[in-house]
Amino acid sequence: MEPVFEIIAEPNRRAILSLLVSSQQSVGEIERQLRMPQPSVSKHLRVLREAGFVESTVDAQRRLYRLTPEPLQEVDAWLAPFRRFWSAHVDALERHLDHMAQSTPTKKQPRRRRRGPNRERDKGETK
Amino acid sequence: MEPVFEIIAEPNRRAILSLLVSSQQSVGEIERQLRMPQPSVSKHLRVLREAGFVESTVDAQRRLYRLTPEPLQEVDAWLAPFRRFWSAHVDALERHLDHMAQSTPTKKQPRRRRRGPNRERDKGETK
DNA sequence: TGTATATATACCTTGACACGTATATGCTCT
DNA sequence: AGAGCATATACGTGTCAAGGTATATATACA
Repeated sequence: MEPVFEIIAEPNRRAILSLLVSSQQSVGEIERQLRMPQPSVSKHLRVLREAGFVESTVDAQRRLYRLTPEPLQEVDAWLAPFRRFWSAHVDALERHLDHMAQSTPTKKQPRRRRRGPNRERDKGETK
Repeated sequence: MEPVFEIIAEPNRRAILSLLVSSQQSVGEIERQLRMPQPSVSKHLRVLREAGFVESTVDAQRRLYRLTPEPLQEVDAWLAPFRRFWSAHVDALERHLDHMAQSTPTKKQPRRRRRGPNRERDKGETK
């Protein structure tokens, strides 16, 4: 189950990671804060550890787990192209809104469509 | 299967999203570029559409799919605290390396541990 | 109208994984 | 050594989703 994205698909694991972002925690602390059975915590931690999301150190009977940057940075890297996309998208939206504002404010505004009457978006789906 | 993270856990879906970041594509184009059976493409697109990752418009027999920003922005938002974490982490690492460099270069350097001899990290696991 | 093209959906099967429960391992302290 | 705490692992179970194959729907074009 290696791949990074599948690992953070699990809500409990994301919760654990979010917990660790503030500081390292023992298994018991995680168990209590997330109100999750101990074997479950241990198992998720194992997955996270083997995938490099966390490291552990031994403190007597406890194990302290803490974050490791790499895997989440990988996710961040994957996201980069999309960030560029949606910043461009916001710009376009802003221009659009500006345009709306200066034509007929507070009215539904039929807004002529591209290429011929009633095509494209008009019969669009998106669900 | 709603949740955003589970949706991008699927490699083929990530591939589709990455394809769409450059421009909108028809199902057939995606099918060919990713060399993936058509029903598979359609099914993944359906999931992506219902989760708001993409929109579609009808162009005769084709459907053109294009990206929508929101859901991936949500992922990006979740990542934010971790970004803060690992930038701090890099700083610490840099300081550490600086320190190493000016003490005993090219030697293993026992590096006194916190709290008593041979504890903590010395018996550490991380696998 | 019929045929080809483009896309969506239905159905089935299989595998993975999250969960619970029980138990093992390891450490501490008396 | 024994009891108790902290954590890990083993095993059985149910669920769910991805893939494959077949088929339905819709549009273009002759």
